[in-house]
Amino acid sequence: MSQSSSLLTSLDPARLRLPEKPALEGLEAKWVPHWESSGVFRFDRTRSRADVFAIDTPPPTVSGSLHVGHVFSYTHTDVVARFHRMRGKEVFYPMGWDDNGLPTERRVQNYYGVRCDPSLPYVPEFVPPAQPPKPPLSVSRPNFIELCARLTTEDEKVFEQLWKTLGLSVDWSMTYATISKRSQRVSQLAFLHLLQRGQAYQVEAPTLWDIDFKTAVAQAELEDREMPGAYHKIAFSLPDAEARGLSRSTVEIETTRPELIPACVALVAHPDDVRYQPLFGKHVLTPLFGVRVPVRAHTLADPEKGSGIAMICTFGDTTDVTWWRELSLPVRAIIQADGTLRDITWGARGWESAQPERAQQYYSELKGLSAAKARAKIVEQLSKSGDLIGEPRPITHAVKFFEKGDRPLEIITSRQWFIKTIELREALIARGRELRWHPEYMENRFENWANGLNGDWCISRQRFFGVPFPVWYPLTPQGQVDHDHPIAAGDAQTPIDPSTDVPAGYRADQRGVPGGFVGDPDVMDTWATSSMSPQIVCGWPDDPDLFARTFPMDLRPQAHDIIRTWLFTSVLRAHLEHDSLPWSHAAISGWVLDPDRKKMSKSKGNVVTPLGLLEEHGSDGVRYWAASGRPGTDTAFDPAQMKVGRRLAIKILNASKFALMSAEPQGKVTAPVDRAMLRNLASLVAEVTVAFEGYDYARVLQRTEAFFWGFCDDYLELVKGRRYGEQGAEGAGSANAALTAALSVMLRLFAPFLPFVTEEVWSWWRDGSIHTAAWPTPDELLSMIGDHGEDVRQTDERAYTWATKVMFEVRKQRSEAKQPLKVPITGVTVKTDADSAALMPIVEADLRAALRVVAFATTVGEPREIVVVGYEPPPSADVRT
RNA sequence: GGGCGGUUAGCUCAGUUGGUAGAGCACCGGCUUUACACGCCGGCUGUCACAGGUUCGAGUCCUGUACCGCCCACCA
Repeated sequence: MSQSSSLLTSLDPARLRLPEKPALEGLEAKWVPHWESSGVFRFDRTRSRADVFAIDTPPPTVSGSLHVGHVFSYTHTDVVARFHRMRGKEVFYPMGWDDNGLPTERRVQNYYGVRCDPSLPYVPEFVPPAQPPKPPLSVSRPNFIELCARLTTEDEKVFEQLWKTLGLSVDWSMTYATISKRSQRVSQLAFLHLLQRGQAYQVEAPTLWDIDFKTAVAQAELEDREMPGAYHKIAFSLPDAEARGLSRSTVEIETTRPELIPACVALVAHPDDVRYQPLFGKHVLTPLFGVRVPVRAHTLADPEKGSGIAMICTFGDTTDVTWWRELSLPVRAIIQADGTLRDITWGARGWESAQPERAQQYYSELKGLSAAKARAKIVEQLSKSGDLIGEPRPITHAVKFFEKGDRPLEIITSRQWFIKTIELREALIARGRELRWHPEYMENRFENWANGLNGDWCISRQRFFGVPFPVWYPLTPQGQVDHDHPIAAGDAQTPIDPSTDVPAGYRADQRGVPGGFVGDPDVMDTWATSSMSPQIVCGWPDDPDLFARTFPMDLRPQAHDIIRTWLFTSVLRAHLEHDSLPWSHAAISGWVLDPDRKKMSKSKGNVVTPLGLLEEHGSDGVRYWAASGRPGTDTAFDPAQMKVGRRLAIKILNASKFALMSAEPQGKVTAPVDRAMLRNLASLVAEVTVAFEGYDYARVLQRTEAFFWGFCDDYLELVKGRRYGEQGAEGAGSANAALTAALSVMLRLFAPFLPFVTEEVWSWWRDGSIHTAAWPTPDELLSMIGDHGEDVRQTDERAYTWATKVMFEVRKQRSEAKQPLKVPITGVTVKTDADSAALMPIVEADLRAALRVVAFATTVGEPREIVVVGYEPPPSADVRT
């Protein structure tokens, strides 16, 4: 006998333990420790790759608290994990914490009242102040990193507790952190490989820059925000010599950033624009500063926009960078790393001016100001000088921000590390198509993003709490940093911190001295490490045995907002390092929306704490709500659905108690309605298994739930009397066997969604965890029914359907007659067609018991009707037809 | 400007190859029924966004439009 069929039949009365009054309360506290100690979710690493289902779980950012959106999407993954586990897969399901990066730095700064000052020496045994001091205390980089590690460890404990209470079937012995030594090693090693293969490079170039965090950021981390601004119409003058033969002496441009006039290097118009064609090759003088700049032609200039001719500055936006590069223009940068205007000596090389003293005078009022303040000042100056034409015209326009930043991005020239991405565009798009997306349409976002890439991936960040670049640079005898000859760490050396570790061939006392070395001061973009999460969890490269059993993984679950970051970069890294996809499937979760149909904000999400929800509705209730959200679909935050889920769980407790409580022995399934019910259940199993394989867990839950309520409302009522022995031992035996089998199957169908209540019920009558029991198959049900011909199957089915129809009609009439159920019905007359009438003998006894009908009188004829004759006592008048 | 998704009952949503519109919640009425009052039975509720088209037949397929949401691009 197979394992699965034994799941149906072995009901040992001596083993049975039914509670008096089953309840959901306390199930989380009971089962979480039990699962932990019994190791049901522990990964068995002796299983082969074909037997493993490996999940690349998103490591939540440890910089605050988990919110209801996390509960939502992590439940989806857990449901899928549990399905595959029950199907016999060894599920590889580690959890990670993303404690690396800016959010953690910010939280640590606020929590302890500290700031990182990399110039300070490490203080051993450092103890942070009890209260955050003002102004903040400066600490060394190693001390700062210690504080980050300390706080994230605390947060991670709280996170883990919540996940356990939610019932995630994670193997907690495999938890990782993105800032751990192992993650750093993987990250650095992968970087070194890129460097060795020439796929990572360093260059000094204009870079997207956040002036508050004072770091470079990547294209993927940008977002647009609508900001008020204004068009300023500004006149550039043509020197007399240049104006000769022209009908004009000035050129008017429009700009939203007049403070960048000192950084202007050219004007540009479309080559076909007849208005400006005469000017191409000529020069103009910038207002106030009198710098001679060329007028150039470029197809990116839009004749429709503004006056049709634009000022190119170094650098106002990414278009400026394009123009600057393609037109080979000089650099005249004025914005510093902190966003203020730097000091400039007008008249010096590169800053030649027709009137240097005048330029210096104007500029002296601008230097040191932020861009916004400088803008106000220069508008004043332009207005006075007469170079501003008319009033500024207010507009609202989209401005690029770092997604975590507070002020608009600037573009600043700096030395940064890049990973070559652009040249891989087509290969990556092919990878995106190779990946199985759930839902499929999410693939568009990947392709869309790949097609929109306009530069390689900048991975260096001028921050502290992150994975350092494993490189040093030689210092020349003159003490200059020689960036062109980086000294890479050896593979075996990783993880290293170049600020404390010493490169091969050097001594520690050569750090920072001429002829010595310095460490690369930067850390990697957090995505540069997160994109290696499959390699981190699968043991690359130190545990080749584990790696062979888990990689490429099966599933990446994640939300759609990080397709362009986490998903894209993970595909990129696996492509570069392993020439493969990192996983075969991507399951994309939607967001949780508040009742206003907006994305549930963190503030709102934190008002409703996940733990509070779990306590109020039970973990199963909350999971029910989450699992009803289809893949990729945004779902409303809806406590009413959690209540429904809770009710379902309670119903399962009570129905299970009923199904198991009979003292009658089980027999063979011989009653037609029993067979019909089991066949219907077998069809359900077939249907939902296919749905689950396609990641449509919401359908599985919905269809299973619908079947279960029908089972309770109709089938249980129909067989109640029979299973108590009213029709003899054979009928009772059939009902009991069918009830037990159906319960076993339904519990297993519900188990991925409602792990607590199903485990509880399972424990009443069975050994072992339901979560490692086999996923049901149609065959295990069909084989216990036995093989009957098509005619019998149809008769069974029609008998069951007919019985439910009669129940419905009689219940309706009883309800309309307002008769209590305890009052017996004296008789029911049934007039119907010959086929249905022939079914009455099969189901009549069950119906009499279920409906409390003394007798049915069945005739063949028209009109078809089912009529309650009367009730007793007291007898009442006939009720309508 | 390009792309993707959505629009079905008061609300949240199903509706698998085209075949008489569904569920839950809410609401109304009834019922203590030895699994469950955290329950049970019953009832009410629709121009399937709009306009065309294909078809014997369209919520479902095609074309277009409107609105909502998201992604990307543009940013002088």
